[in-house]
Amino acid sequence: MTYWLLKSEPATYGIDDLAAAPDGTDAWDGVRNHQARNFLRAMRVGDRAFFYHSNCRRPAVVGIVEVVREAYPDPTAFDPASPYHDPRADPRRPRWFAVDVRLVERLPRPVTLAELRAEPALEGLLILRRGNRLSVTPVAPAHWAHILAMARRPAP
DNA sequence: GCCAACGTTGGC
DNA sequence: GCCAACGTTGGC
Repeated sequence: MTYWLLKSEPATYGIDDLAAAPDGTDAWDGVRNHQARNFLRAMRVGDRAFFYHSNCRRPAVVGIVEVVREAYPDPTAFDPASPYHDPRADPRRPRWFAVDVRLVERLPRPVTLAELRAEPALEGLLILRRGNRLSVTPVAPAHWAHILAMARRPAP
């Protein structure tokens, strides 16, 4: 079992959108970076991931999702109407993949990026690395537990 | 294969 | 809006 962190811009697709989907389940698609794609393909049913809001007023970890379907060819890559359409995508040799995730819970409170940065215990968390832009990253079990503990404490 | 130009991401 | 950090593109 591996823990992950999934990044999304709330203006495009936020935790409210996932909550509004049937069964709180939806495709995590549109990933167009090879390294992130490789992480997506390593996700297994039952793995859990933090839902992280990026590129917004208060970037923060806001919830927990569970992988309910492992990687399959990303349909948006083949859809000319999709903003994620890849003209070079070949259905016989898929390059891009999606997984399905289900919303497990919202955190008791959002844990902001500023808080994460202030925690020495989170040294090495990939999202905190300078210049990191990957939308899918693994999270060490100790980091996972630490962030959960932060979410249960009052906001600083 | 090199690398400059350009586009995107995303925090601030 | 600014800008650093990357990724991609395309000429050579």
